[in-house]
Amino acid sequence: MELFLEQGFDETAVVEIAARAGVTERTFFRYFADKREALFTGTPILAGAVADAAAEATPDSPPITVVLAALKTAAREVIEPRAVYARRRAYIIRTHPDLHERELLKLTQLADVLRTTLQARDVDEAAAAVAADVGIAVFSGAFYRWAEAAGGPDLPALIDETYADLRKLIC
Amino acid sequence: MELFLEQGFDETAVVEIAARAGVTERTFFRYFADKREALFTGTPILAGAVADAAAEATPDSPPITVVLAALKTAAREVIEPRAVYARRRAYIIRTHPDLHERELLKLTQLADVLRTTLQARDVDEAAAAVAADVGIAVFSGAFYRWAEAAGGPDLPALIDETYADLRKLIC
DNA sequence: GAAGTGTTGTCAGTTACTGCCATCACTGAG
DNA sequence: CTCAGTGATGGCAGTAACTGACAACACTTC
Repeated sequence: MELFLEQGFDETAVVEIAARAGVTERTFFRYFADKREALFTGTPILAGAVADAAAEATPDSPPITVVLAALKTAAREVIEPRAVYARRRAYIIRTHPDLHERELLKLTQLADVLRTTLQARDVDEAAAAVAADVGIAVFSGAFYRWAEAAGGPDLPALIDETYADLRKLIC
Repeated sequence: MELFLEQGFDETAVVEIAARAGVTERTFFRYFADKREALFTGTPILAGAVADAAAEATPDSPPITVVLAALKTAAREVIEPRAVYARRRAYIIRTHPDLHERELLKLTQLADVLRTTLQARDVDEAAAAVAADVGIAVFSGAFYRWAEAAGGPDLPALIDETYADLRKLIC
């Protein structure tokens, strides 16, 4: 992240990153599948938090409630505590199409985690898929607004707002 | 597409594609920004159809209606007529993470087109963003089901079904 | 017929990424 | 204490994606 912020993503070679970390290029690729992946080490942590929170939700709550609650919990526990880091990272990602692309993939993987968790809670497949997708759409919209405006509402609040917008639009 | 189907995406070098097209590798890269992009030449056509259909919708219809109608029109006009091609292409994309990634990017660009079109129709920014995102989520879910099951319902019908699922879940 | 314009080929170069093997620190069994 | 095994790293050679610069050529336009 230091190097990406200093000189941009394209302008920093993997050799440089490795050098600053005091290792070889070869070693870099043992830790990260590709150059972009270095910015996404936190994804499994977020996904884990989301899955845990969803699994522990009270039985029989509607799927969309489970999903949104899980995302808000994860936002509070893993994103907000690292707010500065998260915003810097979001800035880098937003300014480079390749990274944006990778983030989209990570978001769908997060949706997959949610879908699987819901199915384990006996939600039927179609409903689980829709709830997971809508949840992620709301989350990513909210996260975008949160990352833009430091000092504004916190992430869980923005998730609620975004979902309220959605309901207003559809119901 | 021929080569990708015959030997897989990773196993076909750009030189091979160029050779089969009777052209040089350098020329390939003058037409496509990268290797993956060769599978997405249709995107601007789809985006154009969606934008046109959305722009021509009757004034004052609710944004989500505009979005879904535009997507159904585009589906009928540009996807269904090339159903065989579309399903082959979807198969290739679905089986390779890098291509899946690129497709996600194209879908968000489609959402951007919709958002912009809605804003040009005086829909406010937040509503336009949510409507576009929901529309694309519904569309991509429906398209996935459509691509899987040849001989099933047509794409516009699946879009309606998927949206109905969503309403059932949220309202 | 000349000058301009657009497309292609050629070539050299960079960089992301991979496979293979050697080295070395660390650990646990004897 | 020693030695075999294990895991992390470095070194190296190789492939393939992508880029920039220039030359060649066809095609239009005046």
